[in-house]
Amino acid sequence: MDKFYITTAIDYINGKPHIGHSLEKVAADVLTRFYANKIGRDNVRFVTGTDEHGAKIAQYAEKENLEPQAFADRNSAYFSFAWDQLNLQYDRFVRTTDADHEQTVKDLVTKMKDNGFLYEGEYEGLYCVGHEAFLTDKDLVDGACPDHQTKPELVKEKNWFLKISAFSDKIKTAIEKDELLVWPESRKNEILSLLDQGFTDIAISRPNVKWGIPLPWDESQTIYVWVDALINYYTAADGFWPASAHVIGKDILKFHAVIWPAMLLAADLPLPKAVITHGYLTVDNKKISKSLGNVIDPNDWVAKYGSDAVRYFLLREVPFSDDGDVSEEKLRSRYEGDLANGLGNLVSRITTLVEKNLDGVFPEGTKGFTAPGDEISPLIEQYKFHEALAMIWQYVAWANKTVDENKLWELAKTDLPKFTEVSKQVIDVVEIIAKSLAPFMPETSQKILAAVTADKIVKAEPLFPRIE
RNA sequence: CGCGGGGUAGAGCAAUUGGCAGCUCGCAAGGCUCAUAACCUUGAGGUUCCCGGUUCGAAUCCGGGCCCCGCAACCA
Repeated sequence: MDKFYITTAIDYINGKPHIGHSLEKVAADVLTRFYANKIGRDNVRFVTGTDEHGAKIAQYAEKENLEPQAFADRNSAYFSFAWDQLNLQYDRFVRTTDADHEQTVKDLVTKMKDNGFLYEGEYEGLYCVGHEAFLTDKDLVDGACPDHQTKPELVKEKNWFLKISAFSDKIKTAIEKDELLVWPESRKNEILSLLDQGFTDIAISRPNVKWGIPLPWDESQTIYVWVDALINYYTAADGFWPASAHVIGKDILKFHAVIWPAMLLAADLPLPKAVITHGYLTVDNKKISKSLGNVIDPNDWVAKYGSDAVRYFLLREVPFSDDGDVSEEKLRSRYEGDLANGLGNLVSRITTLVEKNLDGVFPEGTKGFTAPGDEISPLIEQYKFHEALAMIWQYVAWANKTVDENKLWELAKTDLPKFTEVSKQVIDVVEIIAKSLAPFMPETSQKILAAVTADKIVKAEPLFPRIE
Protein backbone atom coordinates (compact mmCIF):
# COMPACT_ATOMS: atom_id res chain seq x y z
CA MET A 1 0.00 0.00 0.00
CA ASP A 2 1.47 3.34 -0.98
CA LYS A 3 -1.56 5.60 -0.60
CA PHE A 4 -4.62 5.63 1.59
CA TYR A 5 -7.70 7.73 0.93
CA ILE A 6 -10.36 7.71 3.60
CA THR A 7 -13.70 9.46 3.65
CA THR A 8 -16.61 9.80 6.03
CA ALA A 9 -20.20 10.42 5.10
CA ILE A 10 -20.84 14.10 4.59
CA ASP A 11 -23.50 15.24 6.98
CA TYR A 12 -26.83 16.74 6.02
CA ILE A 13 -26.94 20.18 7.56
CA ASN A 14 -30.51 20.41 8.68
CA GLY A 15 -29.30 20.19 12.26
CA LYS A 16 -26.25 20.27 14.45
CA PRO A 17 -23.74 17.48 14.94
CA HIS A 18 -24.53 15.06 17.73
CA ILE A 19 -22.55 12.30 19.36
CA GLY A 20 -23.62 9.77 16.73
CA HIS A 21 -21.97 11.77 13.98
CA SER A 22 -18.80 11.95 16.02
CA LEU A 23 -18.20 8.23 16.23
CA GLU A 24 -17.70 7.90 12.50
CA LYS A 25 -15.45 10.93 12.20
CA VAL A 26 -13.25 9.86 15.09
CA ALA A 27 -12.86 6.39 13.62
CA ALA A 28 -11.83 7.87 10.29
CA ASP A 29 -9.32 10.10 12.05
CA VAL A 30 -7.84 7.15 13.90
CA LEU A 31 -7.36 5.33 10.61
CA THR A 32 -5.83 8.45 9.12
CA ARG A 33 -3.28 8.79 11.90
CA PHE A 34 -2.60 5.07 11.94
CA TYR A 35 -1.83 4.89 8.23
CA ALA A 36 0.00 8.20 8.33
CA ASN A 37 2.37 6.66 10.82
CA LYS A 38 2.83 3.70 8.53
CA ILE A 39 3.21 5.25 5.09
CA GLY A 40 3.70 8.95 5.77
CA ARG A 41 1.14 11.69 6.25
CA ASP A 42 1.50 12.93 2.68
CA ASN A 43 0.34 9.58 1.39
CA VAL A 44 -2.84 9.61 3.39
CA ARG A 45 -5.87 11.75 2.60
CA PHE A 46 -8.82 12.24 4.92
CA VAL A 47 -11.94 14.01 3.72
CA THR A 48 -15.13 14.90 5.51
CA GLY A 49 -17.71 17.60 4.91
CA THR A 50 -21.34 18.58 4.59
CA ASP A 51 -24.25 17.86 2.28
CA GLU A 52 -26.10 21.11 1.66
CA HIS A 53 -28.56 20.86 -1.21
CA GLY A 54 -32.15 19.72 -1.43
CA ALA A 55 -35.68 20.89 -0.91
CA LYS A 56 -35.51 20.29 2.80
CA ILE A 57 -32.62 22.67 3.29
CA ALA A 58 -34.37 25.37 1.31
CA GLN A 59 -37.40 24.86 3.49
CA TYR A 60 -35.46 25.04 6.76
CA ALA A 61 -33.70 28.16 5.55
CA GLU A 62 -36.99 29.80 4.71
CA LYS A 63 -38.31 29.05 8.17
CA GLU A 64 -35.45 31.07 9.59
CA ASN A 65 -35.76 33.76 6.95
CA LEU A 66 -32.37 32.96 5.55
CA GLU A 67 -31.12 32.45 2.04
CA PRO A 68 -30.24 28.77 1.58
CA GLN A 69 -26.58 29.62 1.14
CA ALA A 70 -26.45 31.67 4.34
CA PHE A 71 -28.20 28.87 6.20
CA ALA A 72 -25.73 26.37 4.77
CA ASP A 73 -22.74 28.50 5.68
CA ARG A 74 -23.85 28.75 9.26
CA ASN A 75 -24.81 25.11 9.75
CA SER A 76 -21.84 23.70 7.93
CA ALA A 77 -19.64 25.57 10.37
CA TYR A 78 -21.28 23.75 13.30
CA PHE A 79 -19.86 20.55 11.89
CA SER A 80 -16.37 21.73 11.05
CA PHE A 81 -16.16 23.35 14.47
CA ALA A 82 -17.11 20.12 16.24
CA TRP A 83 -14.55 18.15 14.25
CA ASP A 84 -11.85 20.64 15.11
CA GLN A 85 -12.73 20.29 18.77
CA LEU A 86 -12.30 16.54 18.43
CA ASN A 87 -8.86 17.15 16.98
CA LEU A 88 -9.57 15.61 13.60
CA GLN A 89 -6.83 15.94 11.00
CA TYR A 90 -8.97 16.16 7.88
CA ASP A 91 -7.26 17.33 4.71
CA ARG A 92 -10.37 18.84 3.24
CA PHE A 93 -13.78 19.75 4.50
CA VAL A 94 -15.81 19.46 1.33
CA ARG A 95 -19.11 21.24 0.95
CA THR A 96 -21.54 20.35 -1.79
CA THR A 97 -21.95 24.06 -2.44
CA ASP A 98 -18.24 24.43 -3.19
CA ALA A 99 -17.69 25.66 -6.75
CA ASP A 100 -15.31 22.86 -7.69
CA HIS A 101 -17.77 20.30 -6.41
CA GLU A 102 -20.61 21.70 -8.49
CA GLN A 103 -18.39 21.55 -11.56
CA THR A 104 -17.31 17.98 -10.81
CA VAL A 105 -20.91 16.90 -10.41
CA LYS A 106 -21.84 18.44 -13.75
CA ASP A 107 -18.86 16.82 -15.45
CA LEU A 108 -19.56 13.40 -14.02
CA VAL A 109 -23.23 13.43 -14.81
CA THR A 110 -22.49 14.58 -18.34
CA LYS A 111 -20.05 11.74 -18.72
CA MET A 112 -22.65 9.24 -17.53
CA LYS A 113 -25.01 10.61 -20.14
CA ASP A 114 -22.39 10.61 -22.92
CA ASN A 115 -21.63 7.00 -22.11
CA GLY A 116 -25.27 6.19 -22.66
CA PHE A 117 -26.24 5.22 -19.14
CA LEU A 118 -28.81 7.91 -18.52
CA TYR A 119 -32.26 7.98 -20.02
CA GLU A 120 -35.27 10.21 -19.75
CA GLY A 121 -38.29 8.77 -18.10
CA GLU A 122 -41.39 9.53 -16.21
CA TYR A 123 -42.07 8.80 -12.62
CA GLU A 124 -45.62 8.59 -11.47
CA GLY A 125 -46.44 8.40 -7.84
CA LEU A 126 -48.39 9.61 -4.85
CA TYR A 127 -46.84 12.82 -3.65
CA CYS A 128 -47.37 14.08 -0.13
CA VAL A 129 -46.86 17.81 0.08
CA GLY A 130 -46.16 17.64 3.80
CA HIS A 131 -43.35 15.14 3.30
CA GLU A 132 -42.17 16.70 0.05
CA ALA A 133 -41.72 13.12 -1.06
CA PHE A 134 -43.40 10.29 -2.82
CA LEU A 135 -45.21 7.74 -0.71
CA THR A 136 -46.04 4.17 -1.50
CA ASP A 137 -49.36 2.47 -0.93
CA LYS A 138 -48.17 0.81 2.22
CA ASP A 139 -47.30 4.19 3.75
CA LEU A 140 -50.93 5.23 3.53
CA VAL A 141 -53.68 4.71 6.04
CA ASP A 142 -57.14 4.80 4.45
CA GLY A 143 -55.63 6.42 1.39
CA ALA A 144 -54.20 9.33 3.35
CA CYS A 145 -50.80 10.22 4.76
CA PRO A 146 -50.90 9.22 8.43
CA ASP A 147 -48.56 12.04 9.45
CA HIS A 148 -50.27 14.88 7.70
CA GLN A 149 -53.86 13.60 7.50
CA THR A 150 -53.98 14.60 3.86
CA LYS A 151 -54.59 12.71 0.65
CA PRO A 152 -51.49 12.56 -1.50
CA GLU A 153 -51.70 13.87 -5.04
CA LEU A 154 -51.04 11.72 -8.06
CA VAL A 155 -48.06 13.43 -9.66
CA LYS A 156 -46.20 12.68 -12.85
CA GLU A 157 -42.60 13.81 -12.94
CA LYS A 158 -40.11 13.86 -15.74
CA ASN A 159 -36.73 12.63 -14.55
CA TRP A 160 -33.44 11.41 -15.82
CA PHE A 161 -32.68 7.86 -14.74
CA LEU A 162 -29.46 5.96 -14.20
CA LYS A 163 -29.36 2.42 -15.57
CA ILE A 164 -28.31 0.68 -12.41
CA SER A 165 -29.49 -2.59 -13.86
CA ALA A 166 -26.65 -2.42 -16.38
CA PHE A 167 -24.10 -2.71 -13.60
CA SER A 168 -25.62 -4.92 -10.94
CA ASP A 169 -23.73 -8.03 -12.05
CA LYS A 170 -20.42 -6.21 -12.08
CA ILE A 171 -21.06 -4.70 -8.68
CA LYS A 172 -22.12 -8.03 -7.28
CA THR A 173 -18.97 -9.73 -8.49
CA ALA A 174 -16.78 -6.97 -7.09
CA ILE A 175 -18.43 -7.31 -3.70
CA GLU A 176 -18.30 -11.08 -3.71
CA LYS A 177 -14.60 -11.05 -4.47
CA ASP A 178 -13.95 -8.30 -1.91
CA GLU A 179 -12.52 -6.09 -4.63
CA LEU A 180 -15.12 -3.80 -3.19
CA LEU A 181 -14.98 -4.86 0.42
CA VAL A 182 -18.23 -4.39 2.26
CA TRP A 183 -17.48 -4.63 5.96
CA PRO A 184 -18.60 -6.23 8.21
CA GLU A 185 -19.54 -9.56 6.69
CA SER A 186 -23.18 -9.27 7.75
CA ARG A 187 -23.51 -6.06 5.73
CA LYS A 188 -21.92 -7.71 2.75
CA ASN A 189 -24.53 -10.46 2.88
CA GLU A 190 -27.25 -7.88 3.23
CA ILE A 191 -26.13 -6.07 0.09
CA LEU A 192 -25.66 -9.25 -1.90
CA SER A 193 -29.17 -10.38 -1.13
CA LEU A 194 -30.42 -6.93 -2.04
CA LEU A 195 -28.66 -7.20 -5.38
CA ASP A 196 -30.16 -10.63 -5.91
CA GLN A 197 -33.61 -9.19 -5.51
CA GLY A 198 -32.82 -6.82 -8.33
CA PHE A 199 -32.29 -3.11 -8.16
CA THR A 200 -34.52 -0.65 -9.95
CA ASP A 201 -33.05 2.28 -11.78
CA ILE A 202 -33.04 5.52 -9.83
CA ALA A 203 -33.96 9.02 -10.83
CA ILE A 204 -30.90 11.25 -10.73
CA SER A 205 -32.72 14.52 -11.25
CA ARG A 206 -35.74 16.32 -9.87
CA PRO A 207 -37.88 18.88 -11.68
CA ASN A 208 -39.31 20.67 -8.66
CA VAL A 209 -36.33 21.20 -6.45
CA LYS A 210 -34.67 24.58 -6.83
CA TRP A 211 -31.87 24.44 -4.26
CA GLY A 212 -29.47 22.16 -6.06
CA ILE A 213 -27.09 21.75 -8.95
CA PRO A 214 -28.83 22.13 -12.32
CA LEU A 215 -28.56 19.41 -14.90
CA PRO A 216 -26.13 20.78 -17.48
CA TRP A 217 -28.34 19.88 -20.44
CA ASP A 218 -31.71 20.61 -18.86
CA GLU A 219 -31.67 23.47 -16.40
CA SER A 220 -35.28 22.92 -15.41
CA GLN A 221 -34.04 19.99 -13.37
CA THR A 222 -31.64 19.79 -10.47
CA ILE A 223 -29.50 16.83 -9.61
CA TYR A 224 -30.87 14.51 -6.96
CA VAL A 225 -29.21 15.30 -3.62
CA TRP A 226 -27.85 11.80 -3.12
CA VAL A 227 -26.14 11.80 -6.51
CA ASP A 228 -24.79 15.24 -5.75
CA ALA A 229 -23.59 14.18 -2.30
CA LEU A 230 -21.88 10.94 -3.28
CA ILE A 231 -19.75 12.69 -5.86
CA ASN A 232 -18.06 14.66 -3.07
CA TYR A 233 -15.71 11.73 -2.60
CA TYR A 234 -14.44 12.20 -6.11
CA THR A 235 -14.41 16.00 -5.97
CA ALA A 236 -12.15 15.98 -2.95
CA ALA A 237 -9.92 13.09 -4.01
CA ASP A 238 -7.13 15.35 -5.25
CA GLY A 239 -5.39 12.55 -7.12
CA PHE A 240 -6.11 9.91 -4.50
CA TRP A 241 -9.01 8.23 -6.28
CA PRO A 242 -10.08 5.44 -5.82
CA ALA A 243 -10.97 5.72 -2.15
CA SER A 244 -9.44 3.14 0.15
CA ALA A 245 -12.32 3.26 2.58
CA HIS A 246 -15.66 5.00 2.79
CA VAL A 247 -16.63 5.03 6.45
CA ILE A 248 -20.40 5.28 6.77
CA GLY A 249 -23.40 4.49 8.93
CA LYS A 250 -25.47 1.40 8.35
CA ASP A 251 -28.49 3.29 7.04
CA ILE A 252 -26.74 4.55 3.93
CA LEU A 253 -25.05 1.35 2.87
CA LYS A 254 -27.28 0.91 -0.15
CA PHE A 255 -26.20 4.26 -1.55
CA HIS A 256 -22.52 3.47 -1.11
CA ALA A 257 -22.43 -0.17 -2.10
CA VAL A 258 -24.81 -0.06 -5.06
CA ILE A 259 -25.76 3.38 -6.33
CA TRP A 260 -22.35 4.97 -5.97
CA PRO A 261 -20.55 2.06 -7.67
CA ALA A 262 -23.11 2.20 -10.48
CA MET A 263 -22.47 5.92 -10.91
CA LEU A 264 -18.74 5.35 -11.04
CA LEU A 265 -19.02 2.56 -13.57
CA ALA A 266 -21.31 4.71 -15.68
CA ALA A 267 -18.63 7.39 -15.65
CA ASP A 268 -15.76 4.98 -16.35
CA LEU A 269 -14.13 5.44 -12.98
CA PRO A 270 -12.63 2.79 -10.69
CA LEU A 271 -14.62 1.53 -7.71
CA PRO A 272 -13.64 2.31 -4.13
CA LYS A 273 -11.78 -0.41 -2.27
CA ALA A 274 -13.97 -0.64 0.79
CA VAL A 275 -17.20 0.49 2.39
CA ILE A 276 -16.86 0.31 6.15
CA THR A 277 -20.15 0.35 7.98
CA HIS A 278 -20.58 1.26 11.62
CA GLY A 279 -23.57 0.80 13.89
CA TYR A 280 -25.76 3.33 15.56
CA LEU A 281 -25.46 4.78 19.02
CA THR A 282 -28.28 4.97 21.45
CA VAL A 283 -28.21 7.27 24.45
CA ASP A 284 -29.48 5.74 27.67
CA ASN A 285 -30.69 2.85 25.52
CA LYS A 286 -32.95 5.08 23.52
CA LYS A 287 -32.71 6.16 19.96
CA ILE A 288 -31.12 9.57 19.59
CA SER A 289 -33.94 11.95 18.91
CA LYS A 290 -34.80 15.56 19.49
CA SER A 291 -38.27 14.75 20.70
CA LEU A 292 -36.89 12.49 23.41
CA GLY A 293 -34.40 15.19 24.27
CA ASN A 294 -31.43 12.85 24.51
CA VAL A 295 -29.33 14.46 21.82
CA ILE A 296 -25.77 14.97 23.01
CA ASP A 297 -23.64 17.75 21.62
CA PRO A 298 -20.10 16.37 21.31
CA ASN A 299 -18.73 19.81 22.12
CA ASP A 300 -20.18 19.56 25.62
CA TRP A 301 -18.38 16.34 26.34
CA VAL A 302 -15.15 17.56 24.79
CA ALA A 303 -15.27 20.74 26.86
CA LYS A 304 -15.74 18.76 30.05
CA TYR A 305 -13.60 15.66 29.55
CA GLY A 306 -11.22 16.62 26.75
CA SER A 307 -11.06 15.45 23.17
CA ASP A 308 -8.85 12.45 23.87
CA ALA A 309 -11.23 11.10 26.49
CA VAL A 310 -14.21 11.40 24.17
CA ARG A 311 -12.29 9.81 21.30
CA TYR A 312 -11.25 6.97 23.60
CA PHE A 313 -14.73 6.50 24.97
CA LEU A 314 -16.49 6.32 21.61
CA LEU A 315 -14.17 3.68 20.23
CA ARG A 316 -13.69 1.70 23.44
CA GLU A 317 -17.27 1.49 24.56
CA VAL A 318 -18.85 0.12 21.42
CA PRO A 319 -17.71 -2.47 18.86
CA PHE A 320 -17.47 -0.38 15.70
CA SER A 321 -19.65 -2.55 13.49
CA ASP A 322 -22.44 -2.86 16.05
CA ASP A 323 -25.01 -0.66 17.65
CA GLY A 324 -24.09 0.44 21.13
CA ASP A 325 -25.21 2.57 23.99
CA VAL A 326 -23.51 5.65 25.38
CA SER A 327 -24.26 8.06 28.20
CA GLU A 328 -22.39 10.56 30.30
CA GLU A 329 -22.44 8.06 33.13
CA LYS A 330 -20.63 5.53 30.97
CA LEU A 331 -18.19 8.13 29.75
CA ARG A 332 -17.45 9.14 33.32
CA SER A 333 -16.92 5.55 34.29
CA ARG A 334 -14.38 5.05 31.49
CA TYR A 335 -12.77 8.37 32.33
CA GLU A 336 -12.31 7.58 35.99
CA GLY A 337 -11.63 3.88 35.68
CA ASP A 338 -9.62 3.35 32.52
CA LEU A 339 -8.08 6.78 32.07
CA ALA A 340 -7.52 8.39 35.48
CA ASN A 341 -7.09 5.34 37.72
CA GLY A 342 -5.58 3.12 35.07
CA LEU A 343 -3.35 4.91 32.62
CA GLY A 344 -3.03 8.31 34.29
CA ASN A 345 -2.16 6.95 37.71
CA LEU A 346 0.34 4.51 36.22
CA VAL A 347 2.25 7.31 34.52
CA SER A 348 2.24 9.34 37.74
CA ARG A 349 3.49 6.56 39.98
CA ILE A 350 6.25 5.29 37.74
CA THR A 351 7.60 8.73 36.87
CA THR A 352 7.58 9.62 40.56
CA LEU A 353 9.45 6.45 41.48
CA VAL A 354 12.09 7.10 38.85
CA GLU A 355 12.50 10.73 39.79
CA LYS A 356 12.77 10.06 43.51
CA ASN A 357 15.09 7.09 43.40
CA LEU A 358 17.21 7.52 40.30
CA ASP A 359 17.05 11.27 40.08
CA GLY A 360 15.16 10.73 36.84
CA VAL A 361 18.01 9.09 34.96
CA PHE A 362 18.67 5.47 34.13
CA PRO A 363 22.33 4.45 34.19
CA GLU A 364 23.92 3.80 30.82
CA GLY A 365 23.04 0.33 29.51
CA THR A 366 20.06 -0.44 31.74
CA LYS A 367 18.26 -3.42 30.31
CA GLY A 368 14.68 -2.69 29.42
CA PHE A 369 11.60 -4.41 28.14
CA THR A 370 11.71 -6.32 24.90
CA ALA A 371 8.60 -5.51 22.95
CA PRO A 372 6.55 -8.45 21.75
CA GLY A 373 5.22 -8.51 18.21
CA ASP A 374 2.77 -5.84 17.22
CA GLU A 375 -0.64 -7.13 18.27
CA ILE A 376 -2.41 -3.81 17.97
CA SER A 377 -2.01 -2.89 14.30
CA PRO A 378 -3.89 -5.89 12.85
CA LEU A 379 -6.85 -5.02 15.03
CA ILE A 380 -6.91 -1.44 13.77
CA GLU A 381 -6.59 -2.65 10.18
CA GLN A 382 -9.66 -4.79 10.80
CA TYR A 383 -11.57 -1.88 12.36
CA LYS A 384 -11.69 -3.63 15.74
CA PHE A 385 -10.95 -0.45 17.61
CA HIS A 386 -12.47 -1.55 20.90
CA GLU A 387 -10.35 -4.68 20.89
CA ALA A 388 -7.23 -2.72 20.06
CA LEU A 389 -7.85 -0.46 23.03
CA ALA A 390 -8.65 -3.39 25.31
CA MET A 391 -5.34 -4.91 24.26
CA ILE A 392 -3.46 -1.70 25.07
CA TRP A 393 -5.05 -1.68 28.48
CA GLN A 394 -3.68 -5.14 29.13
CA TYR A 395 -0.29 -3.47 29.01
CA VAL A 396 -1.52 -0.91 31.52
CA ALA A 397 -2.62 -3.73 33.82
CA TRP A 398 0.68 -5.53 33.36
CA ALA A 399 2.62 -2.40 34.28
CA ASN A 400 0.56 -1.69 37.40
CA LYS A 401 0.88 -5.29 38.48
CA THR A 402 4.62 -5.29 37.92
CA VAL A 403 5.05 -2.22 40.11
CA ASP A 404 3.05 -3.90 42.86
CA GLU A 405 4.45 -7.40 42.70
CA ASN A 406 8.01 -6.15 42.76
CA LYS A 407 7.19 -3.59 45.44
CA LEU A 408 9.25 -1.02 43.57
CA TRP A 409 9.03 1.52 46.42
CA GLU A 410 10.69 -1.06 48.70
CA LEU A 411 13.20 -2.29 46.14
CA ALA A 412 14.41 1.25 45.78
CA LYS A 413 15.74 0.99 49.35
CA THR A 414 16.82 -2.66 49.43
CA ASP A 415 18.07 -3.47 45.94
CA LEU A 416 18.70 -0.47 43.74
CA PRO A 417 20.02 -2.43 40.72
CA LYS A 418 16.86 -4.55 40.68
CA PHE A 419 14.75 -1.43 41.08
CA THR A 420 16.52 0.16 38.17
CA GLU A 421 15.92 -2.80 35.94
CA VAL A 422 12.26 -3.31 36.75
CA SER A 423 11.34 0.35 36.65
CA LYS A 424 13.06 0.64 33.28
CA GLN A 425 10.88 -2.19 32.04
CA VAL A 426 7.79 -0.41 33.25
CA ILE A 427 8.90 2.84 31.62
CA ASP A 428 9.46 0.97 28.37
CA VAL A 429 6.00 -0.56 28.50
CA VAL A 430 4.52 2.86 29.14
CA GLU A 431 6.33 4.06 26.05
CA ILE A 432 4.84 1.21 24.02
CA ILE A 433 1.43 2.13 25.37
CA ALA A 434 1.91 5.75 24.37
CA LYS A 435 2.96 4.83 20.85
CA SER A 436 0.10 2.40 20.37
CA LEU A 437 -2.27 5.02 21.63
CA ALA A 438 -1.10 7.72 19.26
CA PRO A 439 -3.86 7.33 16.64
CA PHE A 440 -6.57 7.20 19.29
CA MET A 441 -5.41 9.79 21.79
CA PRO A 442 -2.84 11.98 20.07
CA GLU A 443 -2.46 14.56 22.83
CA THR A 444 -2.17 12.04 25.64
CA SER A 445 0.27 10.01 23.62
CA GLN A 446 2.49 13.07 23.14
CA LYS A 447 2.36 13.96 26.82
CA ILE A 448 3.33 10.48 27.93
CA LEU A 449 6.13 10.19 25.40
CA ALA A 450 7.52 13.53 26.47
CA ALA A 451 7.44 12.41 30.11
CA VAL A 452 9.05 8.99 29.73
CA THR A 453 11.64 9.82 27.10
CA ALA A 454 12.90 12.96 28.82
CA ASP A 455 16.62 13.13 29.57
CA LYS A 456 15.63 13.52 33.16
CA ILE A 457 12.32 12.00 34.11
CA VAL A 458 10.22 13.98 36.55
CA LYS A 459 6.87 13.36 38.17
CA ALA A 460 4.25 13.76 35.46
CA GLU A 461 1.32 16.07 35.83
CA PRO A 462 -2.00 14.16 36.11
CA LEU A 463 -3.09 13.27 32.59
CA PHE A 464 -6.74 12.96 33.52
CA PRO A 465 -7.57 15.21 36.43
CA ARG A 466 -10.63 14.54 38.55
CA ILE A 467 -13.69 16.25 37.21
CA GLU A 468 -15.71 18.33 39.66
C1' C B 1 -46.36 -16.46 9.34
C1' G B 2 -43.49 -8.42 7.06
C1' C B 3 -37.81 -7.56 7.69
C1' G B 4 -33.58 -7.16 10.83
C1' G B 5 -30.84 -7.12 15.68
C1' G B 6 -30.96 -9.18 20.47
C1' G B 7 -32.03 -12.37 25.41
C1' U B 8 -25.21 -15.35 29.11
C1' A B 9 -23.46 -13.29 37.16
C1' G B 10 -26.56 -7.16 40.20
C1' A B 11 -25.18 -3.84 35.47
C1' G B 12 -22.69 -3.69 30.64
C1' C B 13 -20.69 -7.28 27.42
C1' A B 14 -17.29 -11.73 25.43
C1' A B 15 -16.84 -16.89 24.13
C1' U B 16 -12.81 -19.18 16.31
C1' U B 17 -14.61 -24.98 13.85
C1' G B 18 -19.79 -27.78 18.97
C1' G B 19 -14.88 -29.05 23.66
C1' C B 20 -13.48 -26.81 31.45
C1' A B 21 -18.88 -20.26 30.62
C1' G B 22 -15.06 -15.61 30.69
C1' C B 23 -14.02 -9.95 30.88
C1' U B 24 -15.01 -4.93 32.85
C1' C B 25 -17.78 -2.35 36.55
C1' G B 26 -20.20 -3.07 41.14
C1' C B 27 -20.16 -6.03 45.85
C1' A B 28 -17.22 -8.75 50.03
C1' A B 29 -12.54 -9.86 52.38
C1' G B 30 -7.36 -9.10 52.53
C1' G B 31 -2.64 -6.64 51.08
C1' C B 32 0.13 -2.14 49.95
C1' U B 33 1.49 3.22 50.78
C1' C B 34 5.31 4.70 44.89
C1' A B 35 0.82 6.89 42.76
C1' U B 36 -4.76 11.21 40.68
C1' A B 37 -8.81 8.10 47.82
C1' A B 38 -5.19 5.62 43.16
C1' C B 39 -2.76 0.08 42.76
C1' C B 40 -2.48 -5.51 43.71
C1' U B 41 -4.58 -10.39 45.44
C1' U B 42 -8.62 -13.51 46.65
C1' G B 43 -13.83 -14.47 46.98
C1' A B 44 -19.21 -14.55 46.41
C1' G B 45 -22.49 -14.30 42.50
C1' G B 46 -25.03 -18.70 36.35
C1' U B 47 -31.38 -23.27 35.11
C1' U B 48 -26.51 -19.22 29.14
C1' C B 49 -35.14 -16.79 28.15
C1' C B 50 -38.45 -21.52 27.95
C1' C B 51 -39.69 -26.57 25.81
C1' G B 52 -38.04 -30.45 22.76
C1' G B 53 -34.30 -32.74 19.32
C1' U B 54 -29.20 -34.12 17.20
C1' U B 55 -24.46 -35.47 19.72
C1' C B 56 -19.74 -38.82 23.75
C1' G B 57 -20.37 -33.53 24.51
C1' A B 58 -24.70 -27.65 22.97
C1' A B 59 -24.48 -20.68 25.07
C1' U B 60 -23.10 -22.52 20.09
C1' C B 61 -26.45 -26.87 15.50
C1' C B 62 -32.02 -28.21 14.34
C1' G B 63 -37.58 -27.63 15.49
C1' G B 64 -41.24 -24.98 18.38
C1' G B 65 -42.55 -21.01 21.78
C1' C B 66 -42.00 -16.34 24.85
C1' C B 67 -39.96 -11.49 25.54
C1' C B 68 -37.10 -6.77 24.28
C1' C B 69 -35.22 -3.16 20.52
C1' G B 70 -35.05 -0.83 15.55
C1' C B 71 -37.65 -0.49 10.63
C1' A B 72 -43.38 6.88 10.57
C1' A B 73 -41.60 11.82 12.01
C1' C B 74 -37.11 15.53 14.21
C1' C B 75 -32.81 11.72 13.52
C1' A B 76 -25.86 9.07 11.31
